[in-house]
Amino acid sequence: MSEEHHPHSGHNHNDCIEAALETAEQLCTEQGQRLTKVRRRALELIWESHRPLGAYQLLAKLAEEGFNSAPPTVYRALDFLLAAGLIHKVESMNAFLGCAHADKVHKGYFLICDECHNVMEFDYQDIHASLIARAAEQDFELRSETIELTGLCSACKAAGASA
Amino acid sequence: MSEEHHPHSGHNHNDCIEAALETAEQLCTEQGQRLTKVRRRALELIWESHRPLGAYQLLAKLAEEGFNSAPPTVYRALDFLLAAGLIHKVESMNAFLGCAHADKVHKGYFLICDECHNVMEFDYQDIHASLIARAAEQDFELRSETIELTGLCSACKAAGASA
DNA sequence: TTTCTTTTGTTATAGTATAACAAGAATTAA
DNA sequence: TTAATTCTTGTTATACTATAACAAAAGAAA
Ligand SMILES: [Zn+2]
Ligand SMILES: [Zn+2]
Ligand SMILES: [Zn+2]
Ligand SMILES: [Zn+2]
Repeated sequence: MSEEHHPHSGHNHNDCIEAALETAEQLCTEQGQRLTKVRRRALELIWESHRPLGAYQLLAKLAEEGFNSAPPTVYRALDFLLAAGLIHKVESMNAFLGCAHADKVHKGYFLICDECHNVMEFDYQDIHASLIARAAEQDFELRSETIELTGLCSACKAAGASA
Repeated sequence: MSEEHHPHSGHNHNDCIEAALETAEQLCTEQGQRLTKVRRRALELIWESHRPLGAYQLLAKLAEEGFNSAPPTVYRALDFLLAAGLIHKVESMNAFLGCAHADKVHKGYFLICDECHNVMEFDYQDIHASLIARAAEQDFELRSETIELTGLCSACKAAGASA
């Protein structure tokens, strides 16, 4: 599948999807959560794009496959997947992205390309630590972090330079 | 750059508003931009709340005062104020906040209280530098940063503890 | 089986944002 | 000053994002 331009170009994305789904099954089993058909398929569809997927884009894909096509269906699935840590929401895009590290507790930090709209998740403990420390200086107890950086990815920079 | 937006700092907020409006006038004049009636009043209304204001909340306030009450009116004003750096958008709240440092080029980093919904802007050069460096490691050219941290503010932590 | 809980179906509505084109106001050029 | 230009606002319509509320069905537990 996917020959399209994406940040981890060169890898076999099917492996990503398979691994993610397997992790999801495991985590849900461990936590006594049910990865139902629609939840599982939603996760799979989100993973099939490296780009974050909007709720209604996802809804359309699910509808094509015969799932119920009312908004609550997809938002419920998304809520479940978010709560389980299997996906992240990119706030600045109102879109959702599979998480490749669902088995580790972490915050989603993102690099978003303005040009190709691909999103890369990154995880830097030093920045996380700095943020906690800075918040603590204000006597602020940190709970969640939305870290979304936009700009030009490597590939788009190269493409722009040669254009 | 950190106390101005704080809900419980006991300052005279009218001074904030006045200062912000004066800065806005100056910046617009310098840059040959027009701070029209509706733009100016929108900025003032945003400043009159410590909490970020939603577009439609703002629209309602403007409508009360006889301004045109169709959505484009408020979104145009917001677009102008954003472009001029006079306000920030808090992505995770779909809401807008006056910037107390519009005269300095900077990114808006926010501490958002889950309890009282007040927002504090903070600015830490070291975190900014780290983010640029980390992005550069991925050959990613950083353009914008959305940094929104949620949790419990000092006052709400205290209130919760004593409750 | 019966009961309880979780999940899904369904309809309606709330909330956020932009497109497209017309009209008006301000600036500039002639 | 008038005409041309540019910027701003008015107006209508629509697209996009998300949730409320209640009914029905499915799954787990008793
Ligand atoms: Zn992740
Ligand atoms: Zn790119
Ligand atoms: Zn600011
Ligand atoms: Zn608070």
